[in-house]
Amino acid sequence: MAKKSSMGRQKIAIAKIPKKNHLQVTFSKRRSGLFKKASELCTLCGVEVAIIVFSPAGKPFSFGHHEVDTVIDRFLTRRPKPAESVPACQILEAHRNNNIRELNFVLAHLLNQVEFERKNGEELERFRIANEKGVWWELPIERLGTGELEQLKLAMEELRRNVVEQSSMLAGDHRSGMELFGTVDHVHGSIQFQDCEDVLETKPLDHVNGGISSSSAPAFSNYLNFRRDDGIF
Amino acid sequence: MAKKSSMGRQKIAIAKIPKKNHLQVTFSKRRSGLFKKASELCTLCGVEVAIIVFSPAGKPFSFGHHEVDTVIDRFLTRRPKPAESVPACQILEAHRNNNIRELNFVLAHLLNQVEFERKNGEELERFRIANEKGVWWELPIERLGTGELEQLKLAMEELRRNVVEQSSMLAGDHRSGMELFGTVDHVHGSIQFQDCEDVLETKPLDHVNGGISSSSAPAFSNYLNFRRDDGIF
DNA sequence: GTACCTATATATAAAGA
DNA sequence: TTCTTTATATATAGGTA
Repeated sequence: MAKKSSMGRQKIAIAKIPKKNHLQVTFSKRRSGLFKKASELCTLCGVEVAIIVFSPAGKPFSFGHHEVDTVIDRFLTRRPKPAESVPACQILEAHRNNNIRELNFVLAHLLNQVEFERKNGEELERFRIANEKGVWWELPIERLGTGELEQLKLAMEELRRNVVEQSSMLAGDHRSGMELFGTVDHVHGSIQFQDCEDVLETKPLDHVNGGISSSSAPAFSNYLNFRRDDGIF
Repeated sequence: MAKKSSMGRQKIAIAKIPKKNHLQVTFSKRRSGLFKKASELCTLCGVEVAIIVFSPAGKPFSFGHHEVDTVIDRFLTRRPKPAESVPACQILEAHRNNNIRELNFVLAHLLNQVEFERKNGEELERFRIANEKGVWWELPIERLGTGELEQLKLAMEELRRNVVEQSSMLAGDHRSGMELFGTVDHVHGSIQFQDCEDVLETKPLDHVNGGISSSSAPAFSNYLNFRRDDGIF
């Protein structure tokens, strides 16, 4: 009898694939599969999904969905050519720039931090209660009340002001990317969270991943005290 | 002949499911399916994946993977009971707290922002070149050089200092959750990015998602100028 | 890296508990 | 919500180009 033309899909154990080229192929296939599933979830259920995946080689791949009612979409409505440039739900893969890679690195760790806070919640509730009288930093960020959140808000405003103001003093060849958070009232020294109309009227949101400065990226990572000993990050 | 005991899996169009209860069931199934796929990708390829999904009701669900060589893992090695509390790769679903929900909301938009920067890169490169002589904020954040990243670093340090210092002045019933970024040198007024040893020795990382203050969450969201008109967010 | 192929492993729609 | 069950749609391993 004739030999089968294909072995068909073989069952594999869920463990790290040893052969490197095989692993790379599997990564590509499953990454696209994951993003397709995410896309379907977005469409079927009308929900927001954000994903970051780092390839075995360290390249970041991301997936995101723009809801109609987001800040970004409000920006998009002001773009010169909004229609064709940003479809509602799309798969996004890019890995051109080391600074973006650094941003993803930071964000992935922020995500992990939030998730870590969550995971240990129930298990450690008893521990927390036992230390109810302990120092303030033993309590989770969730315990922050309105006043505390006000403080955090002020800190975020200051972050934004610093970045925008300091950036604007540099040579005219960069942008801060922070406009989403509002505009700065330099006269009164406070942040005005308005609709960013004045800013947007004079500039398009259009921008790219043009220049690459790979040397500065690792340094930025080190600023945040992240270790990068292996090749993953 | 006997009627089939099941219709089996039916093909459905990838479009928003109209029946609400049906949508809810599909969401739960596909969310867990998505997280399972992500988990397998983590294990098979040894890569880092982070996912945030908002349910139709607005509850956040997250998935994350802790690499051995992360900041978080460095913290974990100092925890009183590190072994059983944080397995290497796990699926995490929690939606207990509105502040965490707000954090996820912010993070999801940060992710979208980064992804947006990417998506339009190539298409808009021509536009950017045409406006090469334009104002600085027309250029993408990737164009920031080492000096600019230094400024951003300083701003992030200031953010951390503000949060930690202001939080420490409040009643002893909250924590900032910012310890990951280092410790504060109150005497010299600058941030020391050390290994956080002194801080960690006096407190465990254990913490929970205990208290819920739902009223403060929407306010925090408004601070960031995000609209929340519908029930999704 | 991506695109195709085939056979098979897996995910999941529908319905009921 | 969360679990079954069943039948079927879909994803994907192992090839090849």
